[in-house]
Amino acid sequence: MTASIGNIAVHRELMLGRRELSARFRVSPPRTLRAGELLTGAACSSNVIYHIVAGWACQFHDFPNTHQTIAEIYTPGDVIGIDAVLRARTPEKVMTLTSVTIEVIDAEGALLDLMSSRSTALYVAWLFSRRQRRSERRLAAIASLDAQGQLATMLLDFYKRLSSQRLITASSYTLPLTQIQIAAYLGLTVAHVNRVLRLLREERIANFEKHCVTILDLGRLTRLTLNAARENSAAGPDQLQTNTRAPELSLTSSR
Amino acid sequence: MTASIGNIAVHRELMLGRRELSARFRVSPPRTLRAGELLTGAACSSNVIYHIVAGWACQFHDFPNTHQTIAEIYTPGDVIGIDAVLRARTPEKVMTLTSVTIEVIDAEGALLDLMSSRSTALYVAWLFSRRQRRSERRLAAIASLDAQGQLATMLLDFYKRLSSQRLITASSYTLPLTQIQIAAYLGLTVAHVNRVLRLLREERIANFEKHCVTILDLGRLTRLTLNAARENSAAGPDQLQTNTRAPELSLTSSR
DNA sequence: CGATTCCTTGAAGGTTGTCAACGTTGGTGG
DNA sequence: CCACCAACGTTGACAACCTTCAAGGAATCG
Repeated sequence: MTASIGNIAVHRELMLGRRELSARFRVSPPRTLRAGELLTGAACSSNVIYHIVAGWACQFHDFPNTHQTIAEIYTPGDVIGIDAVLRARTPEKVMTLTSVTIEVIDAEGALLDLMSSRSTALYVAWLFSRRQRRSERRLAAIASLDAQGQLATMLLDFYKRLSSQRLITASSYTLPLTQIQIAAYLGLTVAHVNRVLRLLREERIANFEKHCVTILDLGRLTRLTLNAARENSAAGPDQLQTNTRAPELSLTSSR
Repeated sequence: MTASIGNIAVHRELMLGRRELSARFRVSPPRTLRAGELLTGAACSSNVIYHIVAGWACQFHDFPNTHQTIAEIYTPGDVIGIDAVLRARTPEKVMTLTSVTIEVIDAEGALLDLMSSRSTALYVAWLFSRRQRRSERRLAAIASLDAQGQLATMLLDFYKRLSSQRLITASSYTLPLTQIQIAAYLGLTVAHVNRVLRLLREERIANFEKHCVTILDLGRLTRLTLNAARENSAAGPDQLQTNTRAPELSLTSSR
């Protein structure tokens, strides 16, 4: 995803920062973990920053009365734990979903150190920003789509992430989640996830079997998400800016 | 209880960064906007960073087929737009909900500049991190609670945010949202928001009338959220979240 | 005072959760 | 190789929750 950052200077500085951080990660040799291990447990200091070279991991929450919730899913290329030092209360729990190869920065004042270089600091900000964007997209999806739309969004999201890392070329990939985990990620029940997956299969839109996702009809899958085409660019009523008084937010009736 | 930030050095640097950013904001005189104005429109450059001194604002999304969605709600003390430069595609739309007083940093390379100071960079990272934490909490709530729980979470969230800014002392505050906007924020319909609000009122848990929220039973309200007590501890009266708050680092508290 | 916009409420129907049962898979030890 | 076990997947019936649709009341602003 070549970001067309508005500003050339910013873009150059970002590239620089990425290289610097990358170098920091390569100081120590990479580690390997098996599936189902905890990242936080291994090196308990909360100052550790991880970079996933290969494999998947997920961050989860335990709430007293609710079932477990998966807060985020990490794929190769992701950086985990930049904000660990800044999080007051809850050191988030991160678990590997597959066997994983990670690079680690494990210094006492790691983050403070990184912030000393302007380009690295900027790159770290960009990482934060990207993560934030993901959360927002997921929030919008979960709030305004039905189960089918959410599944579609998830399948498409991972497809794009893996593609942008050059990890897949065809329209199928390995998704190392159980249906239980998918349910915990989307806030649905296993039973319903199962139903909707069957629907997507019957409709020849996408298939998920034995941890293998195959996208059968990219167009229709996309149409189920919030990316639905804005091809109707014709001079249609833009719906915004119509009122002179209270321009935006004519929020009549939601969903 | 552990005050928060694990590291003393980090904490000191954060305080410093907060002061530095605060100073940057005070270079230009504050502006005032009326309710219903767009922030992004006013000063169209995407390099603008805002600091809300007084008033509320919200960030919203327009999706082709869906109705509008409110992505985030900003209260006094919040910083808006640090990531604007880093967002490739979509400059988010932000609208004031009340009349608002804001401080502005409007420089060409504003963010690049901020990142040059280690302490400011760290404070910016903390701001990112705090925003991320909010998104995650909201995600967890929206994914695993019913409408009543979501409403409770929202009411409680604003209550805590305003309290931590010393903007309220009693158990009531002004919430400048219409039920339509609440629905857009939570991903529900107006009709249902209305029903659930009535329920909360009838149950003497909380009241929302004419933009005024009154919390009638903090214990039961909390019990509806994900903070549900793990009552197995000692005999304390439920009094959740009493003073365990991390030291606040908001911009306003140093004036 | 009219005209919006917002709030409120009911009835009907769709979507999702709950519960319970059974099928499938993969690993382990005899 | 087989028996067994545990975790995961699959399915149906039913109930709870939420949306949709529709209509009327209340508040606000020119």
